[in-house]
Amino acid sequence: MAKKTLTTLQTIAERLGLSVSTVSRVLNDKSDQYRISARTQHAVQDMARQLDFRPNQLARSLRLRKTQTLGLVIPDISNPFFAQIARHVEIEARSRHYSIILCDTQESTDLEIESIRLLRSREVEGLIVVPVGQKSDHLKTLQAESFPVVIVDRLLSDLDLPYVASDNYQGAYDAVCYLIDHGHTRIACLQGLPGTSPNQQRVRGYRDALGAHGIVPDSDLIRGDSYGSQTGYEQTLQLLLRNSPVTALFALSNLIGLGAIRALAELKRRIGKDISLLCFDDQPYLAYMDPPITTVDQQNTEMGRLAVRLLFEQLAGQTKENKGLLLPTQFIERKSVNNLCLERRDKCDSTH
Amino acid sequence: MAKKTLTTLQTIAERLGLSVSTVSRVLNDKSDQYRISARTQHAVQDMARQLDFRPNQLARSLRLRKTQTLGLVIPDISNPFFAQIARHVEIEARSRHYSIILCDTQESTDLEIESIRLLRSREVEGLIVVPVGQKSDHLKTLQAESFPVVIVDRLLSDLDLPYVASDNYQGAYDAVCYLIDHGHTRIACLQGLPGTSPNQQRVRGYRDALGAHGIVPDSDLIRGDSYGSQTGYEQTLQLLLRNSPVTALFALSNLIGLGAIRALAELKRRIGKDISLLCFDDQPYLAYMDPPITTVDQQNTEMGRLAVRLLFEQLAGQTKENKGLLLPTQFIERKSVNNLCLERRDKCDSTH
DNA sequence: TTGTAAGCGTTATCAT
DNA sequence: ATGATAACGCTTACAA
Repeated sequence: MAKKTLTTLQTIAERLGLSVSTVSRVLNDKSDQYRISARTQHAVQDMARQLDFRPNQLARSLRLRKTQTLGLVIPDISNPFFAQIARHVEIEARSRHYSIILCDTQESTDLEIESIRLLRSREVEGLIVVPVGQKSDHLKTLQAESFPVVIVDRLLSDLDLPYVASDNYQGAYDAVCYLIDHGHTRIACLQGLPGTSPNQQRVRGYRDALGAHGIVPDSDLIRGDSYGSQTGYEQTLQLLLRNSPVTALFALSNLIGLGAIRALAELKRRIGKDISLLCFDDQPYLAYMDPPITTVDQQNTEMGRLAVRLLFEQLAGQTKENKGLLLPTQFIERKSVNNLCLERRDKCDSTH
Repeated sequence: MAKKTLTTLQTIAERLGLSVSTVSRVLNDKSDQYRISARTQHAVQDMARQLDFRPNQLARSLRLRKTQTLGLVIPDISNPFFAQIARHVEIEARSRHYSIILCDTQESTDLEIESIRLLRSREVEGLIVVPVGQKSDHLKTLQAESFPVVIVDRLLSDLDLPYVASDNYQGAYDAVCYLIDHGHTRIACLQGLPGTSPNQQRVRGYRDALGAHGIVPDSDLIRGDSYGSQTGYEQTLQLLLRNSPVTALFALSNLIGLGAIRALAELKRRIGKDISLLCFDDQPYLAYMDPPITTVDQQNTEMGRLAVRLLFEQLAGQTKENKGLLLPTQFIERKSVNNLCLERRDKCDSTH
């Protein structure tokens, strides 16, 4: 049988014939401030160690009105992209002696609302939210109450909260320019969830890059409606089975890219030869495919870290105008994009 | 400026000229039990809604000695395998109105110890731990104090705590039998972290399967020392560059498999043709590779779910003898293993 | 049908 | 150099 009796300040105080205040002070390194005798100090320290005393953070938080806890709200923690963000949120928070309560909203706005309520009920000092991205009233409430919060990845247009996200527009723009520079003009855009900001920005980058090179975007080439792999698979299949003359696919998420890869394999199209592929979102396995896939990498480590920093700026009471951080993406050139200019150098050098 | 004044039971009580107890009772659905008038009930409910009252869980937990919180301790939340477990731990816990405090121990035993201490300081009611897997004294302490805990994935031999893990032995055994049935006898085993139980069990399964077929395990073919992709890459390279006559690789984690795939691509060995590959641990991308990789899938969704259930059994005071759950793995046959038995008649291209 | 008061474990404000 | 006491917000005997 284990000891059922919790060790508290009381316990120590009684055993030593001291008051709880004294014990509390010693254990909070206030001995000097209160000029507590060396003997008492040691006695308390020893007893605390001996009883393996752990201060009750609940009581502490209640009294101090400070929980040293942040809420992390994520649509799907099993998605590696979010998992990486979560990891660095946790690490950065821990380095500041804060803990993370995790809520997986399963891409449901209702769960997101419930989660935020729950977290506030638990008196988290701030929230880091990757919103599902469709409704925003509950987030507006946070804004109105100026509750500390940072939005990550999925921005909402009618919101004015601090955020961290990738520069999705520029990342897509550059990627498409790269494709065009390699002689591609018929580029399909396999998109994610249309209502969400990353998708919108990426599609806009895609369109603008085409436009800047005098190519009229063909809306039939913008296809798909979710970030999952199924979409990538189906859309690629449809596109190629009807003999659409596309030479390149631009997949707006790594899962979509995965679906495309599967479809291409089934159709026996060799990536980087018969057809080109470029994915938004890098993941370790993409470097190990045959051929390695060219991607637009997002700095998710940095996103997690910065989200916490932005949150702490708010906690520190920095009233500075609402900061939004757009992190540059990194273009990673590998072997999945064919250079059509080298193959048929009759038409290509004019475009730049 | 937002209202700084927290809404509490007090607030409601004062506004209504009632006592906090009455308000508390109404809000906790004890109206009937205490025969509180319908008028009071509605008044309280309305006011609570109007003020958007959220009960302070800190105070509640302190009073009730019940936090409705579990601690989740994971070596690396960005590892998809663990992320999936985490997801289903969260979902299952939430369905029981419990929250999760997440700690990423970064594969460090020190951080694991610190995390557990922290979580207990926060009065979590139970712990779900995927241990780093090397030291176990701190876990023994939990056992000694019979603190509710469930160990996941990485078991420790000198521990007698409830656990959930895959049947790594059987999974590996079956996989190697499959390879042997397909005519392979020189099978390399690319192992993970030697000290950890999943690795030990898998290696044992590998050895026993060979033995059962009269093949003497060549210890030179058991190589590697970590679950990461770097190991898989290096060991595969070494093995093949010295012209070891292996016909198949058995990678003991998906990351190791990834490294092997990269090495094979560099060496221009065609998987499923020139050499065979089989991975422990399925991940979505493995189905989409060319060729799709044959794997041993683990039920990580189920692991997360069951871990929570086992924990709740303990919370409910079920003293039944310490339950350990070994989940069967699932063999997923794809295209990465060559059938040497069929090929033997017309071999023309096997230059190694 | 409702109110009073004690207490959960801690820290801060007075005292002494 | 140390102790008593109140308070954080809540629940629950015990009263009324």
